[in-house]
Amino acid sequence: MTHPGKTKPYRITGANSRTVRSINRAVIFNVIRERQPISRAGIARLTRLNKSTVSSIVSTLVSEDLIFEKPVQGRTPGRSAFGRNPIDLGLKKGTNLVGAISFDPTTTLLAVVDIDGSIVCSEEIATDVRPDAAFIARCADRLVSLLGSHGLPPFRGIGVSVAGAVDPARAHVVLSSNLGWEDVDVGEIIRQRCPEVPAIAVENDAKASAFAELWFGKHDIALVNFVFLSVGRGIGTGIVIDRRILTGESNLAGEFGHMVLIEGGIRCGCGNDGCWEAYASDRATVARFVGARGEGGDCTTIDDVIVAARRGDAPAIAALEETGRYLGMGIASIRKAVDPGVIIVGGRLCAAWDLVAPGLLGTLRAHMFAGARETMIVLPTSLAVRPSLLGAAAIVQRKIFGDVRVTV
Amino acid sequence: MTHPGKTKPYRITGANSRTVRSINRAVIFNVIRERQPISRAGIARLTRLNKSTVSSIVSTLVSEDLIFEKPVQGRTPGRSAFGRNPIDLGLKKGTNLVGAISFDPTTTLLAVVDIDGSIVCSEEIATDVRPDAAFIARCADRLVSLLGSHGLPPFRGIGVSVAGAVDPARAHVVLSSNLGWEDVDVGEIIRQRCPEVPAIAVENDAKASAFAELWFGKHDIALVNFVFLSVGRGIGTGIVIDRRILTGESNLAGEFGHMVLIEGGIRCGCGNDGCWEAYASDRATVARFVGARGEGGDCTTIDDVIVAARRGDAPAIAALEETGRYLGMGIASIRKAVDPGVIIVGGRLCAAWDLVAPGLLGTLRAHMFAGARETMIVLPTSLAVRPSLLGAAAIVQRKIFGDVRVTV
DNA sequence: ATTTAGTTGGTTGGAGCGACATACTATTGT
DNA sequence: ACAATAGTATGTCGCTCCAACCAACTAAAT
Repeated sequence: MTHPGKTKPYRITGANSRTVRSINRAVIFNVIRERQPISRAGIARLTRLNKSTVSSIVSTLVSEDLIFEKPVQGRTPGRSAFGRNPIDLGLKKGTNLVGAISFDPTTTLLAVVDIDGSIVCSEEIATDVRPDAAFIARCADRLVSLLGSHGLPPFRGIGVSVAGAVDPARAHVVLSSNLGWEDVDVGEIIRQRCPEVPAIAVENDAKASAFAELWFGKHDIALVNFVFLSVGRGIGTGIVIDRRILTGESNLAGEFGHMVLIEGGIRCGCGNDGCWEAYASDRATVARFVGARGEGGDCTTIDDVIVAARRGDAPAIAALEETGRYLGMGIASIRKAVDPGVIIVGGRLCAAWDLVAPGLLGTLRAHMFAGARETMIVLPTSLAVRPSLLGAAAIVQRKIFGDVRVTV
Repeated sequence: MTHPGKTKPYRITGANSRTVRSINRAVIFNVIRERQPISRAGIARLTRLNKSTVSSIVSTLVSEDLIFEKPVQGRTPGRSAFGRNPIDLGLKKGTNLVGAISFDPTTTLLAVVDIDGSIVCSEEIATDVRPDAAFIARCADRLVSLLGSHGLPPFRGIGVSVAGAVDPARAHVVLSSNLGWEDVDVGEIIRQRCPEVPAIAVENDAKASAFAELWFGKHDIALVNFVFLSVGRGIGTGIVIDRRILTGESNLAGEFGHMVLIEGGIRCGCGNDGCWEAYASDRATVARFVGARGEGGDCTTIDDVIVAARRGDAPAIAALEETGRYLGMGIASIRKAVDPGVIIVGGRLCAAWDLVAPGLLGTLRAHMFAGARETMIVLPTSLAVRPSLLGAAAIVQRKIFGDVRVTV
């Protein structure tokens, strides 16, 4: 593990005028996504790009059917009383659909997703991963038939999210202990099933969710450096730095769930002891609830615990509060590690945010530096559906609509 | 801590032809730094930039006295036997000097550093931070007089590194518990003392060290994603992602030293319990050694422990081995967090690397994922002098010779 | 020794692209 | 009429890229 071995080859790339174009195109597209409706003039003000540059790029985006124009009629409060009315720009819906698949040990979600992250139609099927290739192919088929039954235009791409280690470059699931997958060529299976779909992307669920939050989330704060914390059967995190997902050298960045929280603690499914997710995942919460309550009852999911807590069941409330405290402990470590401005928590647990948050924030505060000026905002997800489903859509959209990578 | 509060304002910036030039300039300058001597043709092959582009940028670098040309005379093994001889390019020494200051609780190092990271001359003074401003000013004066006494050209800039929370944008030390500083305007003090120096940069010691390793380190592997682990009185880490330092939202990324290693464990100087640095810092090692050996002896520094270990003293060896194991535990968390390709360890402890490494690597292996494909390389620093001193030089060089920042 | 071919390094001039500044038209309200 | 704002058209500038060219060197043939 020490001397021998190599790091990933480092591809040095210079920039040229096409680089500039793709950067500015991405900047403008992002601004439209986040601030729509917005006029050309508004974009120019915001980005400090020249009006003519904005016009030029906007016209290509319009010709590519990515955005639409809508002249403003009346006067809106924010604007001056004088002058020509702007032409508002917004994402053009209906013509650029992607398919999204979110695999999960119990239910797999399929959806047709529009360019703004809105769900056109969706389907939920019970996960049945034996054999894996057949199930993946079946999901692809259902997705395509979903298009047909609603009379929709063909997919621009299909995105997939899975809990576990994923290699996005190869659209390949390296290891998903949740699903029992090892070295499954998800991308290839879908490509064979849907040869007419031009783009396929696969990503880890938490990383994809983080990206969905960045693109489709509704927040009144700017998301630039943040961490998406996905609490479910396990705990996954997606780290976003300067609006880019942190992949790490082996695509394993953000495996905070298997960070040791308590040395020599509870045995985790990964084989080690004391992992964070052995204390704060939904399974841990359920186990704590069942343990405290003694046997009896048929509580098996986090939803059951939340329902019980809402009924006023003391052990259920205690279990959730305890989970909050464990979450706070782990989040404290995340803050020390990457100092994000925001932590966004996703998962069914968010339905009991009022019960979880106090313990979480209290523990977090207790783990602050003594004279700390740290500020960090902790929020539940703003996404209405399962974040990893929207994440699957977002990562393939990024692939289609222009990803920019600049190496210095 | 939840809803109220704001994240840092996000400055959207487009790109233009100057952006392209600065990117390519940085790419070429980096290639020369890392691969010197190298010819124009070699750079073009490596970067895939056009020969004429390379020529153009190289000529500006030459005219700015940053690099020099030296025609190759004989035939070198690697090259073909035919063809015109190349003109080798390399960093031009002697004309672009920077001053570097590395503050430390016991000894502060001052140095005149050349463009390639070589130390022209240096001085070591006992740290005496009461009052802080006077000491900083004295350091600046000594640095300048160092120039004069050696008949050297004026500084292009002065860089400073300090353990603690630093705001590089304001060249401001927010909090350094080691030195007992709080809100010290280091940059301003030096600027007033040396008004003729055009650039001043201040950075956290571990982050600066990481940067020094990136620019001046000699490794046979490519450093792109790595973490510099600075073990001293405390533990600091500098995270580098895609060759950029990860600063975090409040410049506090990489505070792994205050990550909780053992819940409810040893009290740390930061006020919390069980921090990693309470177990693996030099102070912790010394304390463990003194505790195991009983009183008597005057061991107060890590050097004493290492000397004792070299004499064959069993408690000293045990203390160092134990430190290695604790280091491994923390490094395991770093890997889970950001998945770096390489971890580089700096500090006096490296002198006992043979004693520390086995426990470190063993613990690290024990904390791997079960079916893991993770590869991570752990190495002691390749820098001959205190990394944070070279880091101070590197960060101000980055400021002078062109930092590129592209926001998408 | 001289010539010629072959190979590689580096430079030059022009084409093309893209952002930018400026001047222009269009549209609105007073 | 005038002021203010939105959007477009045109010319300039900076940069990379391409292709041709010059420069320097080796090897082999004459």
